[in-house]
Amino acid sequence: MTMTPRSSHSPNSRAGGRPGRRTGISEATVARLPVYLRVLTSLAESGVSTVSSEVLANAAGVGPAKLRKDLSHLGSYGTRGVGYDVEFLVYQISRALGLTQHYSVVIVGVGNLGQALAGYAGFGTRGFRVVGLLDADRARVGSLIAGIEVRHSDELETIISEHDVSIGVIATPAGAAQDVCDRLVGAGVTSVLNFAPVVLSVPDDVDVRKVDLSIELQILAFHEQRKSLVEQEAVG
Amino acid sequence: MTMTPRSSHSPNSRAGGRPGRRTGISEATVARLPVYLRVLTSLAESGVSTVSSEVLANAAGVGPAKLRKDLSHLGSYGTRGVGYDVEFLVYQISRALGLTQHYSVVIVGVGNLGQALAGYAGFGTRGFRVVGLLDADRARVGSLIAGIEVRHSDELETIISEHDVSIGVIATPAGAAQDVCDRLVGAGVTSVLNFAPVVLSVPDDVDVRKVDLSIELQILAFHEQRKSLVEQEAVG
DNA sequence: ACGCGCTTGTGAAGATGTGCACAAAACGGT
DNA sequence: ACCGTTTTGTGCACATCTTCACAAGCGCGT
Repeated sequence: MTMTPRSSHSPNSRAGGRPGRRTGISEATVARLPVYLRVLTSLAESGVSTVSSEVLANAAGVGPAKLRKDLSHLGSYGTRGVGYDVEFLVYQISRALGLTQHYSVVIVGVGNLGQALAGYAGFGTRGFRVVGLLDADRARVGSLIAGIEVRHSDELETIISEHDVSIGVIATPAGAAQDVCDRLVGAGVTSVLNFAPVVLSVPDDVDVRKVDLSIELQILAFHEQRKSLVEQEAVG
Repeated sequence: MTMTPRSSHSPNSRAGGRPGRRTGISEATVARLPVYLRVLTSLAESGVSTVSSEVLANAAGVGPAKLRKDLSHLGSYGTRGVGYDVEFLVYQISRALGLTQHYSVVIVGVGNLGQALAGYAGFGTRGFRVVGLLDADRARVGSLIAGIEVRHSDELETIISEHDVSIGVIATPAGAAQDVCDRLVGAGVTSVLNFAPVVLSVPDDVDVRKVDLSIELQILAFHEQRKSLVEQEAVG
C-alpha cells in the first residue's frame, strides 16, 4: 500500500503538541470553564455579586476543590474568607477562553439541525457572529433564517475570505462532510465543529470538535444495560 | 441555610460509584466504542471482512495501541497476524454497548432541534425507537414529524409508562429543562440526554449526558486564541 | 514440519486528571 | 490591635488514561 503508515493519530491535536504548556490551562479545565461562565452570568443577572467556591461548584455540578483548582489556573482572583467577585470572574474567564475577541462563523448545511444552530442563542452572543449560512440545495438558497440569508455552497470560499472566518460548523449529511471540511480548511478555517457522523481528517494545525447524537445515545445505552445487569444480580 | 452542604458532586455518577469495576470497561473506552462501531459497519458495507488495528485505528482517528487496548477489554476477539473479523467485532461491540436490547426514547421539545433529532437517522436504527414527541405548545400538537405525531407534554407520564421508556431527550428551552427532567425521572426514566444549556440535577441512579453547542464553540475559541498567540510570538 | 513475518494482547512507564486536607490570608467583631 | 471564622489556593496522594515496547500466537510458504 502507498499510504503513509503513520498518518495522524493525535486526538484533539493542534500545532504545538502537548496541551496547555504555554497557557498552563489543561484541556479538562478548558472544557469546564464555559460551564462556570454560564452559571456566573446567570448569577450576575440575579444580582449576586460574590460567590463561594462551594456555591458555584454546586451550581456547576462539580466538586468545590476541582472548581478552585480550575480557577487557580487563570490566576489568583478570589478573596480568601470571602469568595469570588462574580463580574470580575466573568471577565477573567471570558478573557482566558478568548471570548474578548470576536469570531466569525459559517454554518454549512441548513437542514433542521443547521436551522436550529442558526437560531441558537449561544451563537449570536459571546463573541461569535454567524456571517454565513450555506447549503448545496438551491431550493433553500435565498430564504431567510434567523435574519440571515442562505447562500449557495459555491460561495463558501468567497464568504470565508471576505469575513475572515476562522470557525466552520458542519451540519451536512455524512456524505458531504469531508468535502465541505476540506473546502473550509482550504479557505483558511482553523477550527471545525462537526455534527455529521463521520471522522474528519484534517491537518495538524486545525482543531476539530465532534458532536454526535447517536454516540451519546449509545453511551447511555451502555449504562442502561449495566443498571439492568446490576438489578438482575441483586435479585438473584 | 437548610440545604445539605454535600449535595451531589460526582461527575457522571451512577449508583455504584467507581466506573467500570463490574464490566471492566472504562468510561473513556465506552465513549470510543460507538466510533469503532460506526467505522466497522461502514467497512462491512464496503465488503471488507477483516481489519488490522492500524487501519481501523486510522479510520477512527485514534492510535492503534489505544484501539487494541480498548478492544481487549471486551475479550480476545481478533487473530494475531491477521486482524479482526469485521462482522464479529460489530456484534461484540454492539453487545458490549447493550445495543442488542431495544430502548424506547421520548423527545421533549419539538423546536428546530427537536425536529432535527426526531429525523436523525441514528435514532431509528441500532436499538433505539422514538415512541414519543412532546411539546408544551398546543399549536404544534397533532402535527407529524418523521412519521410521529406530536403529543402534548401533559401526556409525558402516560407515554413513558405505556412504552416503558428508559431514555429521555430534552430539547426544550433552558427554562423548562429542569422541570421536564424532574417529570421524566419521576415517571421512571433513568437516562437523560440534555441539549438545554443548563446543569440538571438528578438522583444518583440517573445518568445525564449533556450536549452543549455553545460550550463546544467556546472551547474552539480558546484554541483559536492560543493559535493566534503562538503566531504573534513567532513573529516577535 | 518448520521457520519467518505479521499482528494481537498486555505489562509497565509516563502523563493527565481528581480529591483531600491544611496552611495562608482576609474580614468582622470586640 | 487582636482573635476567631471563613474561604481560598495548593502540595500531595491517588485514580484514570495513554503510549510504548515486546512477547505470544497465528498463518503461509517452502
